[in-house]
Amino acid sequence: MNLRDLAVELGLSQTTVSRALNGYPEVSEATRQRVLDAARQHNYRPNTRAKALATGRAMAIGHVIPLSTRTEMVNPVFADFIAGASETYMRHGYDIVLSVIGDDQEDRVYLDMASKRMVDGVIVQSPTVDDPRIALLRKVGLPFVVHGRATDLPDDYSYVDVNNKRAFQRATEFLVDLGHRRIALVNGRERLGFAVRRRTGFEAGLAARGLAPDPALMLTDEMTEGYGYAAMRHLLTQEDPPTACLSASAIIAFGMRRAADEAGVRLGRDFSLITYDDDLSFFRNSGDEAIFTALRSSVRTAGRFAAEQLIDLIGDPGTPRQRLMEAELIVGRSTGPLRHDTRP
Amino acid sequence: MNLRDLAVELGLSQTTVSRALNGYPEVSEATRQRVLDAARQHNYRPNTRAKALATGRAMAIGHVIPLSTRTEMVNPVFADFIAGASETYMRHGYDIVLSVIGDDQEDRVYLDMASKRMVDGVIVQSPTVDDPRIALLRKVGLPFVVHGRATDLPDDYSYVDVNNKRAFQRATEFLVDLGHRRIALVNGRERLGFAVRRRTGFEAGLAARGLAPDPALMLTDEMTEGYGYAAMRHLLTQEDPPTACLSASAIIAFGMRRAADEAGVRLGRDFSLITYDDDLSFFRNSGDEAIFTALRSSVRTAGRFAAEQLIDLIGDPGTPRQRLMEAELIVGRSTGPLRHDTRP
DNA sequence: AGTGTTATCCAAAGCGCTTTCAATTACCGG
DNA sequence: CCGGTAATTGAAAGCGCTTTGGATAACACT
Repeated sequence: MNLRDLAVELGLSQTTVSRALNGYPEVSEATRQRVLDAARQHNYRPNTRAKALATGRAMAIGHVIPLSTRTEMVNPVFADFIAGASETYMRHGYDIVLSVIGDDQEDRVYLDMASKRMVDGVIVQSPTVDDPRIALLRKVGLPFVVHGRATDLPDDYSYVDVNNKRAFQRATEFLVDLGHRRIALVNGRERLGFAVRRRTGFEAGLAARGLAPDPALMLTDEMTEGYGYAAMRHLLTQEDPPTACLSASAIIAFGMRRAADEAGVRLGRDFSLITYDDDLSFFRNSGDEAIFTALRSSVRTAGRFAAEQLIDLIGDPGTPRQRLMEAELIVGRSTGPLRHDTRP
Repeated sequence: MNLRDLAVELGLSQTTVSRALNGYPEVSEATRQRVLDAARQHNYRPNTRAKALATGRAMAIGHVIPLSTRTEMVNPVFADFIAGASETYMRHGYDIVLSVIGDDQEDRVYLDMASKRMVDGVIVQSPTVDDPRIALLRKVGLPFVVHGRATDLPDDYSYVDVNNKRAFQRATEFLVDLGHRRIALVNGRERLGFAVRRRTGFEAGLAARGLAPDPALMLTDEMTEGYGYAAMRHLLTQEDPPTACLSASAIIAFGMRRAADEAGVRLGRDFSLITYDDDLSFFRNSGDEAIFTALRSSVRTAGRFAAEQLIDLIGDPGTPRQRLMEAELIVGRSTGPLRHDTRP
């Protein structure tokens, strides 16, 4: 059933039917009702492709989710981020076009999306410190919102980000105030903007309390459970091991906890751990008391904001839309004051 | 830059340019080269929408990822599944259209996709025991491949599934053979096909060894870390607690391990745990020796198979394509023989 | 020279929709 | 009862591509 069939069936022109369906004013209420009823009855939906071609708007947003070329891993935050964005898209009638692509070929995908005219805008995930996609997208004139920020580029594009620097600075100061002096950072890969900002915040927090960072306590890698495990083992076996640590994701923290358990180190008593927590749905850090003391910021909410900003931007591509979210510091069971007695 | 511009620039007709680009034979090699060069030089890509409209093929596959209405959770396996499928799509020039939708409205989305003609086929995720989508999709004539299977419907549709029954039966027998008699099952929600099959396998395993299932040891809920934790606590505090358990996902198993650690119960010694393991990239159950004894089957591979079958099916919608994968039983550190002495 | 054949190219229709421009009808005040 | 305005509807062009059904030129063969 297409528009013409429907028009014939109703004894009307395609023009009128189209107008009735799209809520244009120049059609009488009586006919509109008639059209609407017939459309519902026949379960008619306009052909997306034809509509897109005629209007010049694809009513679709592109999401590119990068696949780590090294570890073949897809970061689970994307699922929650898209779930958040999706609510907004749905309300506005947008679809999502997804590409999963090695993180070394993303540029190509964005160029493709732009020249194939298949989306009205895109979300850029996990920007690197000097992400080339930003300049690229601007050049081809495709509206975009970045989830996160680059660090070495001027902030004159649209983004949704968490104030990572502030969050990690606060958490670091919190640990120092508990008496800890040797504090480690188990970070994500530092070619990514957010990881750099977290390290900067960490260092700023130490500096604010008159401490200097120890490079031996600053680790960086892909954020997997296995990495957390390895990192914790590595930290615990140093000659002068840290007594506290900041982790860049709950998944890392879980790995660290596993290593701690194995070593007989109890979190919150023998070792303090604060983790960044994206509030992933299948991995809630909550309960009567949070498992981990954490910097929490919902990646799902970020998805919603990004989607809203992008749709806004598509409607009026003027000034960039920017939003910085603050992470909450949730005190849970994985932190405590420095103990001066020996380990059990 | 569109086809006409390109044609004008080359002094050729759109027809010829189109043919040259699409590899039709009735164009001379000389002109084809000329066209190809010009296209590359201008970074020309055919407009997807126009092409889709003209050919009647959208060159896109629909994936619907269900959002649990109860817990607002999106199962992280979807990310890996899509990553797997994506490789295949990419090779064949297909895009992915994604919908994230409450699991009570999925029917509507599929109907929409069908009538809006925006995809050439769809993947059906997480089928319930008598999933209505199967009949629906067949009715509207949209090619589909199911990831998993229903249980109460005839198996006459295309699917990719793991032999869940066999896997859980084997694992159960493995535990019994280690001496365990009271074995628990921490399952997913049993309105889902795979969960029912897993329970069936579990019961079959017990029966094969002359044991009867104890309903008090069979739990079912959404597969989150928190559920695993709660389930383990619940099991350990029973008057006659189980000595072993089967878990339906690695994420559940992690929650169970947390509860075990807290209770001073050591996995592999005091309590044996076998988990189903989707081999998620950010959560590898491996290392020198796997953390968990596990039934492993890569969800990513399943994604690849499903994509291949769907593309095949679109090309020739004849007999259903079906594929049953076997899960490996990997012996790791979370299982051991029943100990008859008291707990430490 | 006339007739097929083959290789190469093109004009135009059509995919299903929106939208411009024009036509028709109804209505109103003078 | 008429000119003018508003309300309602339609015909047709166009979005960017594919594809059908020729057209033209080149060539070989009788």
